[in-house]
Amino acid sequence: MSGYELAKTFDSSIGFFWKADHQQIYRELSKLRDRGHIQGHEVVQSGKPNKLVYTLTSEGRAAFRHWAARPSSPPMIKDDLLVRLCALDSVDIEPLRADLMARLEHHRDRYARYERILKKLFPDGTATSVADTGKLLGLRIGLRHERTVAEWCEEAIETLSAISKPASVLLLEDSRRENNG
Amino acid sequence: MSGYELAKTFDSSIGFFWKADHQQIYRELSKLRDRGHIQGHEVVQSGKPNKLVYTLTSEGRAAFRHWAARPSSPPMIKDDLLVRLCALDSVDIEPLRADLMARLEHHRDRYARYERILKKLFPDGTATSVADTGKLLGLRIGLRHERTVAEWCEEAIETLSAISKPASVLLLEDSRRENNG
DNA sequence: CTGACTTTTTCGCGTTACGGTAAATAACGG
DNA sequence: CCGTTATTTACCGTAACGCGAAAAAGTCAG
Repeated sequence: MSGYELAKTFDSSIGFFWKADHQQIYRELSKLRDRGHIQGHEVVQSGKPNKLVYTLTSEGRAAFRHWAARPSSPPMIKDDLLVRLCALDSVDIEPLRADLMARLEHHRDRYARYERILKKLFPDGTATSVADTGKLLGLRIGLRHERTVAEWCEEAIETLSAISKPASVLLLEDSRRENNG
Repeated sequence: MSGYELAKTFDSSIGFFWKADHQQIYRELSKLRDRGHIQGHEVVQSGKPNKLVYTLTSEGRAAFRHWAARPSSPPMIKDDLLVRLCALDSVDIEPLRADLMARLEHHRDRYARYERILKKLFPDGTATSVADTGKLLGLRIGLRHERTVAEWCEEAIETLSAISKPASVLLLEDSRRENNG
């Protein structure tokens, strides 16, 4: 692909777990070219300026295999939310609750998107090729993750709601429960 | 706290979702001091060199509240593993499988640690103060996350095992299943 | 032909967050 | 004096990225 094409298709492919604007992509392409991992070929176009289509070299493919074979450690989850929870008593609850509700929506949305992709690519839930197996596994952890975090968001929102209610409301609810139960 | 104390206690507190060595901590402390968010007071010690204990200023506390009230977006999960799964057919399976097994152990370990902390801090599973509520919620998402990822690791390892087995083994297992079932 | 717009690529500046190595203090014990 | 611990600082570098712009090449409407 050319840098321009990569920049356009990035968000809808690996964009789920990696962001890069066009400049970053061009920068990385230059680096890879300098290291001999990819090679650029100018492709003439009619009606548009020519483009520089990059292809993997054999060295590049080998380097990738080598990179992929090296042990990795799980990434840190650097989430502002966790910091705010650590210091919950020094924080305004309402904006935090709003944030959690936005996140809940976000994770539900992502879950739905992954489910749609899953049903489209793997209608019967199984992969046939090796490449598909990898994508299926990626989808599965995505689905699991979004579901988990969404569930936690619901729990957290409920918990925070209880905090932000004044004691009088809690008393009211208590007496109601007594009357009804 | 002083920078030295922070560096010592960092790993066992926020260290679960943030890493920082002593230099990084000193650097950040300097920045915060320059911005007036914290103030350093020299504390004389006997038997040791004096230390610079930093305390939050009222501006610092206000800045934190302000920061904590601003909407945040969920962090990206930049995980090498996902890249390798995306290109599973260009990757050696065995080291990947080994990596997954290491991860499985890591996440099980973390799960156990969180569980131990939970039982120690919240024996009955409920928090009394607002500060505790935040920590409990943090523990809960940690537990959920580790369990989810560990389960996924098991699934992925099994899936990859099926791939790396030659077809003859699969045939053998098929015929065994037929004879036994 | 000019001006606006798309496609494709590049440049130059800055920042944040880090890692590495070491050194400067200060106090202690032997 | 030397080695060790505690405490802080200095200096060097890097990877990854954002910002804002602009160059170059082509299209099309007015």
